[in-house]
Amino acid sequence: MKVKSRYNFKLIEEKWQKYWEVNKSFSVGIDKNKKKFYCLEMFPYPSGKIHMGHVRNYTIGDVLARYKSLKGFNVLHPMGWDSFGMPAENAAKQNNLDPKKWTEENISKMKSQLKKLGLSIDWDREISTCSEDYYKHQQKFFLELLDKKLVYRKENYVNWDPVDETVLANEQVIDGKGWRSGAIVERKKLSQWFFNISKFSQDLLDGLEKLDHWPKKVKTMQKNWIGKSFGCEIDFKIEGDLPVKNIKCFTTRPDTLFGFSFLALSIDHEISKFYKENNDFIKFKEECSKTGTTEEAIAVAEKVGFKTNLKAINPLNPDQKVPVYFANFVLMDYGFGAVFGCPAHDQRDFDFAKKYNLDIKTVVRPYDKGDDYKVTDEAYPGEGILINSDFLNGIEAPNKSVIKTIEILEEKNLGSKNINFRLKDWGVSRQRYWGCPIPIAYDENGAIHKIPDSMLPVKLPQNINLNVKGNPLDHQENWKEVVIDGKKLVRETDTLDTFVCSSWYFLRFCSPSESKYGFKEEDIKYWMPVDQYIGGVEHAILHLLYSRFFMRAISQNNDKANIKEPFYGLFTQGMVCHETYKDPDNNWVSPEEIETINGKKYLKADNSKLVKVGSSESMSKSKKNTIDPENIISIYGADAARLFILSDSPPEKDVQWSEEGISSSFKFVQKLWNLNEKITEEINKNHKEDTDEELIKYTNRFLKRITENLESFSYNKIIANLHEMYSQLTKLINKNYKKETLKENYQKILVSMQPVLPHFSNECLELIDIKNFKWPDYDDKLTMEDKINLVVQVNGKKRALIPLDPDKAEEEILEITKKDKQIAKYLQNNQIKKSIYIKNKLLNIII
RNA sequence: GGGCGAAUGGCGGAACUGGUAGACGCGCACGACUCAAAAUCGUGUUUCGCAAGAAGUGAGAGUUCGAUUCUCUCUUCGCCCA
Repeated sequence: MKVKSRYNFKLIEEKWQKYWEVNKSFSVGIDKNKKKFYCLEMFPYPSGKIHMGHVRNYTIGDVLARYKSLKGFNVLHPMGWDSFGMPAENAAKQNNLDPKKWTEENISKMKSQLKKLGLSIDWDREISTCSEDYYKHQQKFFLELLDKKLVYRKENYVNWDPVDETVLANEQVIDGKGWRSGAIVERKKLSQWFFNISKFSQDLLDGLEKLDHWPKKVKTMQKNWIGKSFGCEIDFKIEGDLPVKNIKCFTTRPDTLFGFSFLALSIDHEISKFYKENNDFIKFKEECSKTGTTEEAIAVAEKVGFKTNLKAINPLNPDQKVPVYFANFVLMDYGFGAVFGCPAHDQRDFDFAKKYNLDIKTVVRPYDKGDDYKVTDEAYPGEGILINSDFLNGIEAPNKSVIKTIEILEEKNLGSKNINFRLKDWGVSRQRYWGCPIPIAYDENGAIHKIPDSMLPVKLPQNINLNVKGNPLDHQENWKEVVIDGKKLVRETDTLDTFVCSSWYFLRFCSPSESKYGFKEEDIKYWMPVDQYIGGVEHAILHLLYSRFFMRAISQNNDKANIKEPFYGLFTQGMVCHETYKDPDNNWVSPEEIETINGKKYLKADNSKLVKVGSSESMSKSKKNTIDPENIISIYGADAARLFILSDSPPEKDVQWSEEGISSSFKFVQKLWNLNEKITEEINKNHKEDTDEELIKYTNRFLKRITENLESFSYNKIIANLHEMYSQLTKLINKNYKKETLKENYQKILVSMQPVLPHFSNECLELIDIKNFKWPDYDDKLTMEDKINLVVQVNGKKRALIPLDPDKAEEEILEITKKDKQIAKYLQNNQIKKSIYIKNKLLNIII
């Protein structure tokens, strides 16, 4: 007996990674004879280290890319870097570095880590969004969109950190305070650039209908985000001491007009101009600016108002006149910056009415309450019947009453049906250095000038001081000056939101080296759309919606592109979790600091101290429950890591990383290697007996299962299939087969392992001298079992399993069954009332 | 508060369109090898019961010959929005 050899994953993985690199195995070009498949995973931010989330994301993508490639598709599987953004700027500030250098070093580190995973990536197409080659085209797109009037400038509120003198993103505002300075964040108005995404609201909504290969969840989230609401525009007549006759207002509940008790305006409503000099109003406005800009911050803040001397007249009841307020909870972006208050049926209005002692008039009663129902402690926003509403009484609200009220208002010329969207235009200005410069300059009058094509790209100045207040670019006097057509102008110093960079990178992968434009027409005609996009669900709304918008915006009046939806298929993978640990003093402890003795976990540093084991949570630095992929690959190898990250959970759900799990995957690779040695030994013997059918049938059944599981993203089941295959083959191998049969079938099985275990599979295939291979097809006829195990139930309970030849007649089966000992027992002294037969599966006898 | 989803052994999870619940893995137990241990291999492993058998997919109802799967009510958890 030969001594078993160890599987040397280090040598073998390195060998194949080198082979793929030298032979450019995954470099692709347009090939019109082949069907294309564009497989894309969300590109990473180059933080310097890959994490387990990347391992999972890119393994899932790689399995698909390799499978499709074996199936004969021309597979585009590229990788790049989402390399602009705040972490580089912050790191550079802290350590006095150049963000560019920092980023480039991180990219090279991460690239080598990704290569160690054995991904089938076309590295010739690598792109980085912070390179001039990339953002040059983005600046062109910006100017194109400006020409198409899809980009404009307007004043808008931002989260302002008064200490750092900087603008904060919403996620940088924690409990109303700046994440870095801790200062209370203010609302400040700044002139900023906007993409007119709201112009496409309806189209973006309609487009969702056709995205059949997107998760329903993501589509629902986008739908809610776009937030189409059906309602009514009402023109309220105004009385008072100001030259104001009407105020327009949007509402989804015109049917509650009889519960009207105040009109609330945004502090930015045009009427505010009459209060510019009013000190109380100025004070009020200042107060309002202390709440954040998010909808949530505004919703949580106490509702406050500023009373005007105006009165609004109820259009359905001209005798009723109610006060008009400015209120902090009304947004200028929504509707017309004015809402009518109906305290009884809206909690926000209710809170406001309580505070200012306004009428609370109940106009909807729940179905199970009488007409004398009264709202007391909180608003009733639910369904019901209209009451106290004159001619509207008795109508079902809101389903019938809204439409009815709109009809009446339209008849009387008091209002009109209207549709409103929650989706707001996309503010793209960022007061930061490390981003794509906006190719715009201003003259002394503030007029906008485009930077001419010949002067693009507008490059970021290098080696500048970042430790300044506000935007570093603002301090670059030399850089800011620009002369266009002999005129001295000042550059825009804001840079673009990094979401702009990721809104078209999938196009750039099609033509990574095209220098004249962001992409080439023939390239995107062939490659687009992305057939399968894979990434985290955290990008379900913004990134995906922005990309869908950008695709539409670029395609508008553009003979080079005519695509609406960039992503044909979308898959959102779950997170990677790990147990959490705390020492006796309640400090987080990382898995590396722990050793396990007799199933109990102790601190390595002091192994008398027991560690508290907490719930499994998504890996994060703050909880110290991260595992370093590079470390894992060097101990267990890439194939074992890929195997484990796929094995324990379906890809769309969270997976729990564990030491036991990865080590069992590692052992399994070794077992497969031992099996491989046995089989290659057998292949070299010359058997004569003809007992091949069993092996052929097994192989076909196996291939059917694994193919189906690959097609349906059930990658965890593929791993189960591989385990089953191992134990089946271990048993089958002891029989005699023709040399050719064994080789042919084993080879098919090896190829089927390519997507998950590319290094191992390639090595084994090479050892039996197989060079060209494609995905093995299976023959459906050969997947049938010879005998079926008929389930026999009596009154719906399983009582016996009877092995039978398939396709027997029902009567015959019933006769056989009656004679079965187990069944006969139950049939004694009983009349068979009826029986139900499911072909080749089940017989249910009712007595 | 609204929307969406989930709940299956000690654990992660399987079960195709309503048809053998618990595939596969982890863990655990026993056995083999060994002076011993580790590694490896083999066997077993939903619960109760010696067994025959019974119960069993978050709880309760319903439809059905038959429900993890479909319908309703409830509970808990997760995610998103507020």
